[in-house]
Amino acid sequence: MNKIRQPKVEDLRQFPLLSGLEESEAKRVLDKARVISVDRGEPLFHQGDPARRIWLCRNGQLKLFRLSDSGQEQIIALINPGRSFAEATLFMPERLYPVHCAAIKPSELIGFDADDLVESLHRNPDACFQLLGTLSRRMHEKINQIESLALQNAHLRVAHYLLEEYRRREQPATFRLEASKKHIAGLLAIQPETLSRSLATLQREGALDMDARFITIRDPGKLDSIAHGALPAPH
Amino acid sequence: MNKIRQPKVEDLRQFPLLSGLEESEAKRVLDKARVISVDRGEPLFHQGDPARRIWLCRNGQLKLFRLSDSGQEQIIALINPGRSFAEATLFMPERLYPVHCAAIKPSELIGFDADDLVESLHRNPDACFQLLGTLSRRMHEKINQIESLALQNAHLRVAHYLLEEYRRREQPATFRLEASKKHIAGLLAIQPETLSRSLATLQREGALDMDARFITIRDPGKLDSIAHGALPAPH
DNA sequence: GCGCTTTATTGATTCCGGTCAAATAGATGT
DNA sequence: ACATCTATTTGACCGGAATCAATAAAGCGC
Repeated sequence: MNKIRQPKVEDLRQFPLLSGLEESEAKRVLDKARVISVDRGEPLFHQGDPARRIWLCRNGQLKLFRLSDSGQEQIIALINPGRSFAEATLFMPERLYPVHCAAIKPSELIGFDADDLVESLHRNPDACFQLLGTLSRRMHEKINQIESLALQNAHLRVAHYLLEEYRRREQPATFRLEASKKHIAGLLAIQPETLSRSLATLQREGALDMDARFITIRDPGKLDSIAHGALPAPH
Repeated sequence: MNKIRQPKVEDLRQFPLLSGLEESEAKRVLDKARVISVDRGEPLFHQGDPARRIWLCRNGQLKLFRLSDSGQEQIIALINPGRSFAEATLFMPERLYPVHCAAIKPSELIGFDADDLVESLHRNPDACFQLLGTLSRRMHEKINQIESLALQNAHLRVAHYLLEEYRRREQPATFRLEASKKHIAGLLAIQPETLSRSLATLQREGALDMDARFITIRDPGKLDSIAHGALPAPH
């Protein structure tokens, strides 16, 4: 964690939760907010740390993750620019971060003061509803993640993940994976070796092409049917 | 889904989210609320159904779950008396239930009208904060569930689950499992056979005793160390 | 652009936990 | 209490994915 600066008003406007604030309110919140830079690989906070700040990623990329006793890492979410995180800690009885956070790429964040935000929320019912919406959406994502971990095997999870990325971008065919394969494996709760083998199989099946971090979906229908259990005959 | 009746004001007071409402507000919400009974095994709603009601379990027991393409069921949460559910749907762009719900035992619920609740929330910032707290707590639970699925093997999950139940009750030693072993297996994302074997091992190790649905923790320390990876030597 | 660290791929092997099967014990409803 | 249906336990077996190992390919910092 490096340089520390003052964020500007423009930065706030990116933050959906606070984009509707009045001028005076915005000024107050910004006053206690700070811009913070984190080097690649460096932690922003650890699980169990007091959650004094709520974060907005301005650029770079971070991961939220848990660690097992044996050092295995499970990625809970990848954070890309424009994404805020840790809002849920505002309302926990003990305000502690429930996960670790570290930068995957050199990153720049805005850290809002937690008490400050709660005050603003008290004065802005609309912002409360915004936040309720955000948390609800995240909850839904988590349920999907649980289903995926519990009900789908490694190949299905990979196929599902690719389909979702494909659809999310709207501009089909070719796209770049949002992170290294190692991190994507961590997100899908599989080993990098398994991801590698899965992608090789999908390629062999003609569902997609791959060039380093670039994926080209050749046959979305086939990918979809694989994602729903039409597992190609094991060699 | 059977008989339909009017809930009484007392019922509302159990519901943390609305327990602070003014008399007039409470009356309005109750007016559109209904008591609904569900027989054992019967569904209350299906995944994808329009979420017109938010529920409070008054008695009985229900499960929230997802189904895989092959019919496997993953339990997302067990619902016991006093627990409300489906609040998060209020703030989703599409108000649809994200999971299935069915009664495990004959159950009685109060169904609150969704639009009605949103109105109440608009008028009661305190209730908003209540709800933000509830959703935050659930989010935390989901993160724990993800970690458990991704980072722990079957035996660790079982040991962890038992420890949590043991601690949650505060009154140590002996307690009754909150559901059938089949359902607990569904919650832990393992097969009933595996749960059976895990429990047998824990018994053999002297960590606990078991009599049908009653568990007696004999050695919490041992259970804890097993939950953290001190896997007993496989026979 | 170069050297070095990190990431990705592929093969061989192991083992956890799922599946199938069968027997027993419990529950439920009438 | 009876008959039936469901839940639980135990054994045998199999397969998917982790692990270990070795090599190749990128990506990064200077």
